[in-house]
Amino acid sequence: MTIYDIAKAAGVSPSTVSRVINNKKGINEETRRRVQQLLEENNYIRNDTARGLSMQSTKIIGILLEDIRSSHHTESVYVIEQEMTRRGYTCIILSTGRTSEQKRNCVQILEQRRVDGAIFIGSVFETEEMAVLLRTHLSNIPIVIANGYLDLPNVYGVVVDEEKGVEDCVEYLASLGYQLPAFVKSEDTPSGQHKEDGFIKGVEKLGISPKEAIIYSSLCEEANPGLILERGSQITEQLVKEHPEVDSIVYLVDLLAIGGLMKLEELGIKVPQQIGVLGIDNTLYGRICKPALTTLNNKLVETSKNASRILLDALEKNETSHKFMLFTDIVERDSTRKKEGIL
Amino acid sequence: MTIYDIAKAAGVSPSTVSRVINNKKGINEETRRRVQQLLEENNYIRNDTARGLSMQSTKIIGILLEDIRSSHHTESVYVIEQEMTRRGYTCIILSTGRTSEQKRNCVQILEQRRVDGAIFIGSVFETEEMAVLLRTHLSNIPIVIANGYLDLPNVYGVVVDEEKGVEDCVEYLASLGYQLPAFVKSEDTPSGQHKEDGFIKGVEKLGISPKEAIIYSSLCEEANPGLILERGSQITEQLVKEHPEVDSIVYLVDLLAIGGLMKLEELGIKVPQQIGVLGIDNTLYGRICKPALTTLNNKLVETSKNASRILLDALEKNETSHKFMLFTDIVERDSTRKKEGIL
DNA sequence: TTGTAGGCGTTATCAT
DNA sequence: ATGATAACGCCTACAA
Repeated sequence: MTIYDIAKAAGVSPSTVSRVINNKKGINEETRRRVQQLLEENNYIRNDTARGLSMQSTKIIGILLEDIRSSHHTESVYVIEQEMTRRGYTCIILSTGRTSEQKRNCVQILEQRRVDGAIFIGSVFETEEMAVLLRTHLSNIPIVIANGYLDLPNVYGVVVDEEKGVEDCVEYLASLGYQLPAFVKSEDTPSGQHKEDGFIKGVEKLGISPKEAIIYSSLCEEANPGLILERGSQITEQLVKEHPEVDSIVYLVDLLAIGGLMKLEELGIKVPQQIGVLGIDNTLYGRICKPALTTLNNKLVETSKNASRILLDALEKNETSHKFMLFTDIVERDSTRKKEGIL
Repeated sequence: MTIYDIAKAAGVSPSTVSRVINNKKGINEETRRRVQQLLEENNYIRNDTARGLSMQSTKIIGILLEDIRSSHHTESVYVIEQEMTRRGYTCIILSTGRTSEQKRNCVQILEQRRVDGAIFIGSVFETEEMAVLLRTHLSNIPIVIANGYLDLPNVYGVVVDEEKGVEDCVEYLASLGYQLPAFVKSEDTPSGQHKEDGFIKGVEKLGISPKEAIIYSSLCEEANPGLILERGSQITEQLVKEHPEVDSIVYLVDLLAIGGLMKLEELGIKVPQQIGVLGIDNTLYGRICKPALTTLNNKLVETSKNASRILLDALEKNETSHKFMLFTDIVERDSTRKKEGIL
């Protein structure tokens, strides 16, 4: 069922049908009604592929992220998809995976599909390598990075001040009497680096020099949630064995922290009395575990909401700033609260 | 950069370029090499929109589910997307929302995009209304329902025997000495109904008649995880108040159960000693909460894996059965274990 | 107000 | 082995 078929049935030309479909003005009410009727009777469905080809605009936008299973990313994808769909765009969501090659492949898919715009979720896209890739391969469509920024004319960024956020965390811990915090990081990403920097700034205020700062790295082959949990346990065991003097731990993400909580309980170490524990990302996991996890809310969902709004503005040629910044909160729960005494 | 541009530069016709791109045989090695070279030099990217129009096949598949934030669905989407992408298809993932109207809209998007096939995740798509919709609107492409089935020529289904699964749960509880289980359900879905049926079958074996069975319903406006958690708490409070004699509760999904756990702790009711708690879906949440949640693994990820395999077979015209069934396991954790005595 | 014709970038058929 | 041409379904000047 094409506009040709409808045109024939209605005794008009295809262009007239097209006009009716797209609510153009300057059409006889009578013919419009007749065509409308035929369209419904035959339940005509327009062909977005043909339309995209003709209009040089697919109304598709690409969403790239390393792994949709990361719980903080899932909700981001959700809000973006909802907003875009509401505005008549269709989303292609791709879990790229870790390697640059995988990311390049996904970018190529976006190119082939001729997406009108894209959102990249995660600071992992804030790299020089990605900048080069974008300059050569996606320089003609608007792109928004959620939690990252690249200085290119067609790229927009919403960043979160995570460095300050983690610095605040350390300060918060200190205010509760925790004097010797450790930091557990994971894969090297710009976001992770900012957090580590914040941690170092924080402990410096406690009189701990950067080189004395206790920082462990828990690498994880895959963004599989169950795996991250286990890695959190493992690294925590190692940490408390090698540094029994540590009185608090800040983990790069909630799940690592929760893995830590489990190990600490297993070892008979009381949280928050003996060790305070703090996660990052404010995922639901942190509400569920016991003790409930104090966590840094780095506003990832809000970041994504903004990203979609910015992309829509750019697509519709509205003026927009290229860079936005959001700030974090600490969500206080039971895994830190030394002052309160008994849990 | 189109095949015309390349053709001109290479001094050949567009068809020749097309042939090179698609690795057709019967081309002079010399020209192939020359064209290949030009393609790379100009980093030509093929236009899948044009290709789709010409080939009458978009290589796009649609994935519909009510809400991607449901954690058991997230992983399903992930595995499907990975498999499809690997096979050269691109996925459009749509969180439809609850209402039929929303679902119809999403189906329309799939139609407009001329997807080659679709996967519907969730038993909510196993309804008469959906069958009618599919017969009229998507009768010409293969569709697979994950955790559901409709008897239409182009529809395939992978179902899980959840009725038997929940029946097993009750039997399992009984084997631990729990004699009076309650069931907490939620929105009415086919899957929910099967589970309820299983529960009733189960308690009948304990000498409880269907009308005596204690069943509560916890409605939730939205599939928002945080909200589900709260609803679990609320309904549990009501349940234990009205039925203090209940010694175990089976919840429709893990998060409801965990909300229940929280409330029970608040009320000073010991799990598993006073009340045994059992979830469904085997999500990561159940590993994290305390006590860790015993849960029915209903194989949703495996179901989705199968769904994508079946869809690929159907797309490539391989013979496939229309209906598959998987069976559940019980994942035993600390929220039931009366026998062991002390936790 | 409506129709004609060309173009969007491919693929496929039929010649050559 | 290669080229010309039509077709895919739609949109949009431009013409009438």
